[in-house]
Amino acid sequence: MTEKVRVRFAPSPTGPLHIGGVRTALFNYLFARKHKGTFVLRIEDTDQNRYVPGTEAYIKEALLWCGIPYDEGPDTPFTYGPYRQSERKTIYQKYVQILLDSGHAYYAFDTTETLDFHRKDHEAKGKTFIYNWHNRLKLTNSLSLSPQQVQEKLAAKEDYVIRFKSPMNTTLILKDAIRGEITIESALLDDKILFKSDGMPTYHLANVVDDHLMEISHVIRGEEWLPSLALHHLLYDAFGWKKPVFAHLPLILKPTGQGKLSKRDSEKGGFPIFPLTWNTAKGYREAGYFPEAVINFLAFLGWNPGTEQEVFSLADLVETFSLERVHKSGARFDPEKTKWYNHKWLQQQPNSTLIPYLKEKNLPKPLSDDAYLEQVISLIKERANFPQELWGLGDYFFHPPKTYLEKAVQKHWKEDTPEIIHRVSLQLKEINDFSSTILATTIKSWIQKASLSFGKVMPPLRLVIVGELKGPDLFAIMETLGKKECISRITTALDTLPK
RNA sequence: GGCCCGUUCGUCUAGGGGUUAGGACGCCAGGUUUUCAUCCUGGUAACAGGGGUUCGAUUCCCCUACGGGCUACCA
Repeated sequence: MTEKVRVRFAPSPTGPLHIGGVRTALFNYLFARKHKGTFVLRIEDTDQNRYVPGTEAYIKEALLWCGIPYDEGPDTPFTYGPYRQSERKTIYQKYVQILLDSGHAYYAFDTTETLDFHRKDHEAKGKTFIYNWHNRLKLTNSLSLSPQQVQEKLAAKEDYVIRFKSPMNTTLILKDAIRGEITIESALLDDKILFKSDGMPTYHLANVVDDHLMEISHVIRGEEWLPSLALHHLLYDAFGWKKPVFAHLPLILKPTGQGKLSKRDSEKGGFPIFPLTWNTAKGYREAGYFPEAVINFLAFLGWNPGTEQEVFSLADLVETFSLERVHKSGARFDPEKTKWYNHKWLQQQPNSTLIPYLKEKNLPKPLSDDAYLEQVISLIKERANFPQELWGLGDYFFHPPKTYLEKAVQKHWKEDTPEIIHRVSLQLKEINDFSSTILATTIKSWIQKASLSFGKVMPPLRLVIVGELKGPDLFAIMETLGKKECISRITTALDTLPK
């Protein structure tokens, strides 16, 4: 690859970016970085009706959070701009005129009502209405009308669109980096609208013109665009431009496999679909996912390194990624595996970065010390999938048990237990170095000397310290809590629990 | 309906003319932790079907079935 790599991510601001879009952005980003190329963000806002305010900012913030920022785009000082299609209207007008002049495009005056009628009529007969060579002379356009009639209509400011004149009899052989060659008969193609009556180009024209002008070398986009590839090829040919390499990414499917992943699935399945929260839809960020985890599981939807490594940092991905290893078939989204990825990435976080998740509980002074919080986190971290779980996993480090788990009390708090626990507390009072190793050896040897079983001592001891039968090694908990707190908890329990 | 793309364990996938078809998630069992979780070990489970080509097809070709995408003055 001697040519400079330039790729683009081109979302339309019609709603928040969902993870399918993030994956497309990610693959573009990886490809750009891998080949020391440029990653462009282009906003495709040619549909004024569907424009949703705030989504452009959302897209930028989402890419930033994911760690895949763009090199060029709105608000960057590069020379291929503007990067919003709504700001490039005159450019498209110029290029559609070229097509008009060369006979590759024509004016069409058919009303929406007329076309709807034809479509419905064909459907009723079990046929499909296609606007192309076989009927275009029977419709109202600059091919069927005389030049004078056309001029009159234009002068009268009648609504018109500009359509591409698709060839009648060509076999097109399209190339896709992932799928190989795709063969299509041009006779089946629609005369797609290039320019709408509102003066805006459609996706097809704007996309091809911009990709050319912005010197995009590789078009990496979702599989839903594959049917448009023929048109785009024809457009490049009509302009006499060199085509970029096309790569169509497999779709991300619903967990059931029935169709494209949608917002509805996220609501039903209780998993996020947006990177960041949007209105009532909780984002991955807010749900406690790490961007590294999101990137990691997204990369593995439709791509695989061919090795058995599954945990990849962004840098690993950049190094390993290749278009050749992208799959052809769609991948179902598996919410369970995303949790596993997050668990893996949570373990990689330094304890210090997890402190805020405990600090937000407004802890009193000695308990809110960073050193203490880090100590607690180091004990409970491995049990969590999400940082929000940390509190529930270790709340007993911050306050004595408020209640004792009923079932555990019944099972382990026997008639002779208060006496035993009392004797344990006497042992504890004698220990000066309250470290888990000393605690363990002291208590264990005492249990043996007293001819007691571990089962008689350890579960009830855990119960009075923690409140239930959970948590890491009890001696480690006790060391962290400290001598005074442990003895205090035992005293309280002895007062509270059945004597 | 038409056109296009696809099809390996339940899911994500590796592999590729001769393999005990490998890994991960999930699930199940055992071990560790005298707890719960983690972790470790093991187990469960797949080449959609039918024709070719071939000494030999899961792998190559064709057909069928199934799945998906597109079929807007949306992207």
